[in-house]
Amino acid sequence: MNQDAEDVDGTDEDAVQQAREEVIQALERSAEVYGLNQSYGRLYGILFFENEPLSLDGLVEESGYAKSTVSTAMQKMNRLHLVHRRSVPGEGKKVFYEAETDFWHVIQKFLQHEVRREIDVMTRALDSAAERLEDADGEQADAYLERVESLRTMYDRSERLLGILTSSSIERLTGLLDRLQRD
Amino acid sequence: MNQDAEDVDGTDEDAVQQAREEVIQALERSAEVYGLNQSYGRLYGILFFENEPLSLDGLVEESGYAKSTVSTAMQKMNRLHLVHRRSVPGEGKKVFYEAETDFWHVIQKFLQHEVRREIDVMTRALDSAAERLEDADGEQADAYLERVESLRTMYDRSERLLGILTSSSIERLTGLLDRLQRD
DNA sequence: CATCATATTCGGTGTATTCCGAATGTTCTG
DNA sequence: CAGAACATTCGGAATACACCGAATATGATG
Repeated sequence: MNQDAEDVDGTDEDAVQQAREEVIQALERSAEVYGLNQSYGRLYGILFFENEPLSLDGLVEESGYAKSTVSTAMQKMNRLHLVHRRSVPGEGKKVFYEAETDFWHVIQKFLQHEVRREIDVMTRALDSAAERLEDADGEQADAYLERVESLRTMYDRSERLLGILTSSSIERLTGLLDRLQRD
Repeated sequence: MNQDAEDVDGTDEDAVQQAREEVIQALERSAEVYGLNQSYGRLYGILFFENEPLSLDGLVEESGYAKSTVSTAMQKMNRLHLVHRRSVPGEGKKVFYEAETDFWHVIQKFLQHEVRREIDVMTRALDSAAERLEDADGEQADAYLERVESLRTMYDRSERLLGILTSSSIERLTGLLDRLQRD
């Protein structure tokens, strides 16, 4: 195929955008695996391929979603630490977003916020339930107490594990786990 | 407070059921944290406090949900390895369920099915995109390729980590991580 | 402090999900 | 193989959610 420079550029441009779209679609699917909306995957993907922070209007333009949709989606992704808000000097109050590319960091934040809270709530419930059951008599009470305590033990372990996971870099962890595997 | 045996029994029974209900409600909340429906938390909780496998009708009776609701919920929880189906000898084809109490096992199964598939799909997309981008020219193509490769690197690391996590018992992992922390 | 640019929130609409009761399958048993 | 005892699937109603466009709030700037 002989094509002049102009034609080649056009073809390449298509291929480049197709490659980008392919990855973005995979990200849409991944988002759903982890219980997030498809649209989050796309918005994240758009940011991922951008080399500078992108404004809300930029995201609206590239995604085709309404501004209100993008605004709320970015708020939620920001809470999940999947994206960061940045202010750009000289651009007034305009907000810019960039993608967090370190997924381990995202997971750590999820662990130390959502999971931590879940563990706290459950732990309080288990303590309270155990107290009631200790005061009560009967085999039912004993049987329930045993279960509650075993769950309590499990949550205690989880809590310790959580502490370790949220305070170690991924390099340290993978290094350690590699050693583990070789044992 | 002087109460005779009858009264004390009644009060204890109340307290015992209240303790159980308290934990079940915490489980309902936990289910929602991890993107599952409240009803799953309750059904799981009912099983958790049962000392023998419980039939579908038993779950219907204890939960108050319709049988169809319980049936589909249990199928889904079974897929997630949160509960197990058991057949009880002499009970014909009746299905019985019991709760899986080892949460690490549940997580491992999730990793080796859902996450593994997610990684595979993404990896294929990244390979295909990289191929297209290598064939193309221009700074856009170069910039995109760099991002695609970095994501690819991240997924490669995740894949190795996944292999380690899905093949180690929680005891081994916590033991190792405890050592890590002391370093 | 008024105006402009921008982000957020609100109310409505269409779509997906949850749950129900009824209908249908499926498997064991006489 | 007929019927009983189940589980599963189906269709529909109520509810929750995503998305939109319009209205409102917030912050920057002259």
